[in-house]
Amino acid sequence: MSLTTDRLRDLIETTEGELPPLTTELVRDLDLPDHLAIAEVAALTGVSAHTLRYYERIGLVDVARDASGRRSYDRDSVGRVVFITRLRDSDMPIAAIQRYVGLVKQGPDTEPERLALLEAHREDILNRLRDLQAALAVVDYKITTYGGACGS
Amino acid sequence: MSLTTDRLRDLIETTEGELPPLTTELVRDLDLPDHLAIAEVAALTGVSAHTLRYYERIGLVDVARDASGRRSYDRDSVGRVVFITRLRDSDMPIAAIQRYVGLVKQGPDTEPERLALLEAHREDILNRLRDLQAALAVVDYKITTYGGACGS
DNA sequence: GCTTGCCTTCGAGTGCGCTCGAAGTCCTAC
DNA sequence: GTAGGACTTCGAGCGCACTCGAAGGCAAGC
Repeated sequence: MSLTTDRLRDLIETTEGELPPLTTELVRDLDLPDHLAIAEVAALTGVSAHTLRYYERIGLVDVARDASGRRSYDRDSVGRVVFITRLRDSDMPIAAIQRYVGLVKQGPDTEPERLALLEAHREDILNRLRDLQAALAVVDYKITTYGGACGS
Repeated sequence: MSLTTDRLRDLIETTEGELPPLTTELVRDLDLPDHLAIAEVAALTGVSAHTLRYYERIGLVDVARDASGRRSYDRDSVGRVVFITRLRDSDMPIAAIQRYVGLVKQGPDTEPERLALLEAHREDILNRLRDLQAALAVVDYKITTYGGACGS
């Protein structure tokens, strides 16, 4: 694990300031060790160990254990964590992610429903983007016309 | 008030589906009555009466009372509410808005500080936009390549 | 052998932003 | 004059997503 941790540290440090955020695909491309300890996943993804345990507890990720009972994240689990992180970053509620993961567990018959969930969430994201852009316009206006009175 | 409410209802209904979100400036242009009751402000802004009282309680807006002790929102108060709504829509924490409002109350000397606050928030918004776009890319990828396995 | 430190489980606590309910007041319509 | 409904204040409650703390296990280094 020490070796692994060192390699991971290198990996993270050399990629520091990585502008493209981590994606499931990117994770596949990094030549990560087969199995990561929880602290390594935390370092890699920026999700705290506490939160990783929480995600497992509520059924968002399944994580294997090693001989001594410790969590051992394989590539799929890490990919799942990264995916969940993107969904959370876009404010998808935990409950919706649970629903999605539940559908995945039920097998391929649920694909249409999953797709519908994703498409609904896509709409949410687009709405959020619009809200944010409106807010940005207001803030920019405030900044440039500073000194104006109304509503300030 | 009944007249006022009716006019407001017209105003809101005829503008239904208004794509440009309400701004402080827009509020100034609508020929609103001088004073609005809380329910009218709620209808106009989409902020619940409960929340409007809460905003007043924590010091985000000052609202005058009429002869019988009821809230009477003038144009400035409405503008303030709209401004706060934009800030909240962009996830500015209540505490930061309180700080901002506090600076406004302290007078014009605090303008540089206010500006700094707004500029910091502007950065936050830009970061959020980036996060959302990254998430959108991931969700779009999922939607288009549906059937792919990893991390789903 | 003992310390160090990361790990385990479990349940409880936290912070944020509302959201609600109770009890009472006031105006309008009938 | 009385019923209805919107308003008032106040404090408490809620939902979400973590976040933490306690109590203990296990492996490596001195």
